Amino acid sequence: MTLQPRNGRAPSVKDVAAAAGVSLGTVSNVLNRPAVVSTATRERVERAMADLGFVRNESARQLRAGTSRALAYVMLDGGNPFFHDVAEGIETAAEDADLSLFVCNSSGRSDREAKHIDRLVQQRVQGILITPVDPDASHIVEIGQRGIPFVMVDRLSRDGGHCSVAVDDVLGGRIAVEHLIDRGHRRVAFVGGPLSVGQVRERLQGARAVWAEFGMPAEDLIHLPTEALTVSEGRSAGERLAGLPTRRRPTAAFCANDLLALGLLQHAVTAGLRVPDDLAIVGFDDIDFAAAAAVPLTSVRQPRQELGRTAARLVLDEATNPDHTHEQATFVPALVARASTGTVRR
Amino acid sequence: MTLQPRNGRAPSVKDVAAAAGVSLGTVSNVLNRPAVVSTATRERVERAMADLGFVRNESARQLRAGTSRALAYVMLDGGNPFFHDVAEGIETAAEDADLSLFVCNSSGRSDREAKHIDRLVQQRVQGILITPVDPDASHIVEIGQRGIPFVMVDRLSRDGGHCSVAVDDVLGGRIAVEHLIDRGHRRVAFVGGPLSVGQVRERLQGARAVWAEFGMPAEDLIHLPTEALTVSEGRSAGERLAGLPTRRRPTAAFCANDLLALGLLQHAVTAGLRVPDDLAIVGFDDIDFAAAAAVPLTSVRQPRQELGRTAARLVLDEATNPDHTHEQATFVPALVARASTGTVRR
DNA sequence: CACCAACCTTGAAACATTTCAATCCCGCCG
DNA sequence: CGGCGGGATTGAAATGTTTCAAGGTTGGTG
Repeated sequence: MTLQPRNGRAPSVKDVAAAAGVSLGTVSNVLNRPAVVSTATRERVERAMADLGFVRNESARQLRAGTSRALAYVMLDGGNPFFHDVAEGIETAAEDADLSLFVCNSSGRSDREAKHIDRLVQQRVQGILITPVDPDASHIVEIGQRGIPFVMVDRLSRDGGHCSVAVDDVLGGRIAVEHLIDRGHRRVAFVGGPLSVGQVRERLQGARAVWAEFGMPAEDLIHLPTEALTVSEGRSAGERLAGLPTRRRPTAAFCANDLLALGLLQHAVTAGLRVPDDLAIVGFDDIDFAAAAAVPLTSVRQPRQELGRTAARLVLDEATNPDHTHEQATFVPALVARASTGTVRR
Repeated sequence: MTLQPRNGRAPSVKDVAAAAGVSLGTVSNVLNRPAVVSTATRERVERAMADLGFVRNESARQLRAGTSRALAYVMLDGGNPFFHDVAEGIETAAEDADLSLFVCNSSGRSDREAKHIDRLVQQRVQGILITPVDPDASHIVEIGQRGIPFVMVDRLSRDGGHCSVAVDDVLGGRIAVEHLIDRGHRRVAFVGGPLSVGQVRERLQGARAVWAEFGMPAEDLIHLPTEALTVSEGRSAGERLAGLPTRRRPTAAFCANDLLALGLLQHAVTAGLRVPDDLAIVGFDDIDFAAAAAVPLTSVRQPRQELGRTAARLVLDEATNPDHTHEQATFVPALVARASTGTVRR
């Protein structure tokens, strides 16, 4: 196929109509209701489109239609493979509905998030999925007020004012720490922060709850705060952990996510600690890199892709179903035991 | 700010004009040339916009303007953090130019890639950045023919028909293998595939070239092919490597990217091999997870963010500068030596 | 041969915004 | 007091697509 070199403007339906010797309406019919056009005409129009290199102008289509053919996902941290996997799940669902997916990354910055949302609203996307920096920020609340279909991902709605999809983070914290208690650990660190992040708060809450239920002294569950959920913060937590006096030093660490856990693992290995013998480690999310670590990481699995697919389903329901009611989809996290907590402590 | 509940349609400039008691044109002026409007009127209009919760309809703006305010990047593998870092770099440049960035992921599938491109052309994005599955595919070539500003990322143009940005992969292969030779290795595996991927081909080519230059027998540089550049393929390559007869077994492996290297590392550790003593490993890309591996990975660094920033600069130049000439920006890769190749072999 | 139905095609209106030439209004100068 | 200049505002046109009622053509039937 040889395309005409563009003399200036991209060809429009009007140009195609002229080239094929039919009216605008017919060209549009070929595009949108091919069955209604006679074969001969259709072929003539199609050839004209091919010759001219015609491409639908989506803005004009959208302007007329009043709505775009796109969903958007604003993720919290593009550097964390967890969110990529969620996005994958959303994308499969979007593909099935023949919608595009715009993926944005707030990098944990509220201002960037607001800017992205602004643009998305201007684009009139059909719905917005978001893992927010702060679910109560005004730019988040306004999405709902605007009547734009909207689902919160990896975070539950407090007031049911919108759909949300997440795993039970409290439960996740419970099973992680229960697993460590099972393995014989009696002094455990919780590595994670800042506590302004809801997920961190709830995972810690679950950890503390189960710790208390087993009758362990609260001071033996040590919180090592971090400033972010990153590998390098994990490493630095490792340093602080190594600096603790031996009597207080935990034999195991539960990290608020896998990136922290990987950082901690790296520090431990560098410092000559054996994992899991000297230090057992549990992560959260079960990203692929967790299983791929040199000492494969025990982690609390979230159904990442399914989280995404479900979120997309909900937002599409809100967009198309007049009887839509908001739904909080909660998934149950599962512990995936691997070598990093391998042995039972005597 | 209390938004009016949406009775149906989103408010348009017309509604704002009515509410503020001015004409359409004035509202538009407030939006686009605030200086030209008197303060009193401007404030009246701005209040009306706030009261109504008016948001510009980007489709209409774009239709009139003839062009969108967006760039797009179609990446090859969203699961590989390397591409995320490149996207970060592009995004910073896009932000500076006050453009949105659409990030798409072809997941290595040509059909998906074609579909994404199709949508992007329909959206009339200002430019397309792409790390293609196959640079010669027809849907890639057509982008240029259409006159859409277009830059190839992480892959050089053969014929100079468009801009491109990449590191010198042949050189990358050379320095990786030279490093291993330096460290005393005399039997080395190249892990990577498929060879249809240009990056793999060129890294292997560089490896072979330097191997020959050092006068090493060709059969001592063993190619272990993989079906993809993933962690699990790296693991499986590790199995095949372990299965080689001792006399032929390499003492070091150069992997076509870090994901393979991480997989190989994991297998090695599981199999009880010491890294680097029993097996030294070099990766490629220097993603953050390479440094974060339990045995930090020696890797060939690409300036990931800068690759992205440069690509964005080039595409913007093509979009705005009438005297634009295509440019092949080549960066020099650098070896980052870490523990995975730590010791000199006796 | 006339008429009808079925099937195709047409043309105009509508979508929300931007642009720009034209108009309006005001105060100031002669 | 008339005219002028200049800043502020207006209104109409234009962007490309879709929709839909209305019109046109064809072939077949009575």
